[in-house]
Amino acid sequence: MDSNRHIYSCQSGCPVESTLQVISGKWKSVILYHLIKHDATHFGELSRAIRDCSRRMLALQLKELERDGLISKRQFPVIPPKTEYSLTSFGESIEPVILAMESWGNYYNKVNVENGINVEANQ
Amino acid sequence: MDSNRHIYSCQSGCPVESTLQVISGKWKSVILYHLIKHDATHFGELSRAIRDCSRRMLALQLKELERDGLISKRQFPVIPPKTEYSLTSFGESIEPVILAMESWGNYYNKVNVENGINVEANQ
DNA sequence: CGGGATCCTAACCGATACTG
DNA sequence: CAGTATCGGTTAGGATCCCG
Repeated sequence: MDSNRHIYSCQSGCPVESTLQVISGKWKSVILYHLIKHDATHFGELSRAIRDCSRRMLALQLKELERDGLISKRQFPVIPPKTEYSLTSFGESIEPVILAMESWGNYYNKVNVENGINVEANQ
Repeated sequence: MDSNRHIYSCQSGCPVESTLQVISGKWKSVILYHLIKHDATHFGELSRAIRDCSRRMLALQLKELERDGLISKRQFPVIPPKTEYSLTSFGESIEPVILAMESWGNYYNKVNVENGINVEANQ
């Protein structure tokens, strides 16, 4: 296990810490977002959709999301191999959080654009 | 600048990445949560409320939240010194995200309790 | 009380190479 | 295509001390 070794002890059961325990991985919410929007369900698609996430990190985060029961994986024994990731019903329960993030992010981007700050890739 | 040096490039302006740019610091959403709930507004109160966050990290995250315009600080020139943190109106706009996290965290805790998993501090 | 400065280690995480 | 393994630099972040 490489990342997210239960950083949050959830003293007094703070609900926000509990949530972070599951989605605080660097790319997890972005992955969930793409799964929600069905922009991407295959490993390669996700990788292309989230350019700044290395394939290694993508694999790790997917594994942890699967371990935590938020997503499930289906493998097709074909050549070339194919894999399909999707939200479990438990994973779907977290949609409101991700959609709230989407919504605020759009607002934030708009504010930045109005202030002349470039929102696009800053490469 | 110590953490969160714009990790996310926001390629194609992915709104979730934009949000993460602001709240992905390890304790930021927890801090915001406590400020929203007014559990704590002083440095010491926040420190006591978020036990697992060191004072150093707390100071750092507060600074970044202030830099990003989500919170503001008022200093009272008294002995002993007193500081009051509060959400800016911009900071208030992110409440839905934090409250969604709270709500899902409560659900998640409940599920864990039902499965006999201890949610409380695992010190 | 509310922080800042330093030191230092564990961990994150990218690059590269390899496999079925 | 969909990953895993290993290496190694970078950084997050704790511990400690200090100061107004």
